[in-house]
Amino acid sequence: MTDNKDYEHMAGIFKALAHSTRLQVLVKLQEKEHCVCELQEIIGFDMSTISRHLNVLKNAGIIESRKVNNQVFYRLLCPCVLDTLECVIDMKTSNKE
Amino acid sequence: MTDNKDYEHMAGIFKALAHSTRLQVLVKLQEKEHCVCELQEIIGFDMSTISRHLNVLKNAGIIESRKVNNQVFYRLLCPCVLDTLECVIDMKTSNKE
DNA sequence: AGCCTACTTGGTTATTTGGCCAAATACGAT
DNA sequence: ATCGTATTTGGCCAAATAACCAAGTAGGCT
Repeated sequence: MTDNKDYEHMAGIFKALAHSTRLQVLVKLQEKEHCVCELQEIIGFDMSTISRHLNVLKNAGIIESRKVNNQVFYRLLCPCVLDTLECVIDMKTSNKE
Repeated sequence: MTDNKDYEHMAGIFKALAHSTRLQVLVKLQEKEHCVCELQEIIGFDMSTISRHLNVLKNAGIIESRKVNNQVFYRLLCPCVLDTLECVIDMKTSNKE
């Protein structure tokens, strides 16, 4: 819990969470797995952009992908991420503006 | 839970958490409040750097400051941030490498 | 007033991030 | 083999981040 490498690792996960588009993706994936083009339609940036965001989440170990024909479906690995979101929301309502 | 502004706000908080030095600061503040120079000694960057990190955490609503003479003490506002850390650590041990 | 300590802020620089478009890749169907 | 759809990757660019040093501010103390 105190090695500098641990801090780097934890920071890396928070970094992955630190973008509104990626949070939107995670909320979507909470419901069920989605392929890239579905997420792209919902969220609306270029597909390459969505793909890169998904890759960031995957590298952080937060989501996983499986290929079905020529589509790639992503699913949430750790529901705990969403508890984190709850925590953040509580933080907001209890302490701010 | 779905307004784009909400996502931005949540992402902002994660952004504040997304740096190893700031995580180190938070762990220190968990124990008790600290002034800038104490944190600087423990962590070891330039004091101006530490001060800026503290400001990021403060702007995100995660910590608070109070002035005592010519020192500024920072303290943790939301212990829930540390639950978040726990969550991240669990994520690490259960799903990765 | 002048000095010291604690802290913050301005300026500079190097690196990272996130967007787009275009090109490459993967795979099924014709 | 070629075509079409889905996805990833490379290149480019603008903006944000994080570090440093130096200069500014704030509050005792002599």
